[in-house]
Amino acid sequence: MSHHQLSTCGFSSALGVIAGKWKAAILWQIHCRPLRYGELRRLIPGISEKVLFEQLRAMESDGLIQREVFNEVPSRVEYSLTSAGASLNDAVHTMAEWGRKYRSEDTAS
Amino acid sequence: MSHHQLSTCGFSSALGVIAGKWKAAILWQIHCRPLRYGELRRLIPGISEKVLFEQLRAMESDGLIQREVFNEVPSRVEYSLTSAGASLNDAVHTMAEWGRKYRSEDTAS
DNA sequence: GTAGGTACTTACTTCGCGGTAAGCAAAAAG
DNA sequence: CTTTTTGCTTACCGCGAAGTAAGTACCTAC
Repeated sequence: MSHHQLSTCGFSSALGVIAGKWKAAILWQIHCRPLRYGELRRLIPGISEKVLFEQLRAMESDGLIQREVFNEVPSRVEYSLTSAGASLNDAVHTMAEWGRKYRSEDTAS
Repeated sequence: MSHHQLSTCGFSSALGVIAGKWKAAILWQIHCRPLRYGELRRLIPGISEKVLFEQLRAMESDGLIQREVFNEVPSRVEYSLTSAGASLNDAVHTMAEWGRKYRSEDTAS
């Protein structure tokens, strides 16, 4: 029973930081290269500024991404992945592969 | 841009069938051996009968688990994993490992 | 009869995530 | 001055997932 709970607990931890509607998309976009707030908005159609802002802050405090401010003329902010974030992106990929294998065929949503 | 969206889409499909608060726990319990409704209730403390019932039906219609009714004296129903469910359980495991590595240390929730 | 076990099933409420919309502050362009 | 761009930030609302509680049906044990 001991490692049964541990396993689901680890997954719950992972879910807690990635389960949002847009977090995986954000993680995926940033994994390619560091991105600015406005770039993310344009790369992820449909996300609102509020939600993007909220998720970025949540992911930052969860240690998935880094926020770096550059003192430049128009204010410039870049978001990049931490090692934890990059590692989570790989795990997300494993789940995504499952989705492609078992869902895209029988469920065309 | 094309395979960017595909990747998150596959993950969204996976999330759709596993993102519930209790589904991973149910999947994990069943992956050990076929379980009955009452066994699941006792193995997953805190889950309500309504939610267990709802999640089981959802996971069944999503093709993760099989429901088998035995015509016995006290009515007997067993839930077991399908191949898709077993495969998803593996993917969940990968995420759970991430959770253990990067979360259980720095965040003791 | 009552109590208990199996396996649901329904009604109602609550709470948080996400959506909509608007405001804010600084700088540059016109 | 107004407008636009960048990067947030806040207020408010709605819906759906989950929680609470109770009911149903069938059988067994006492």
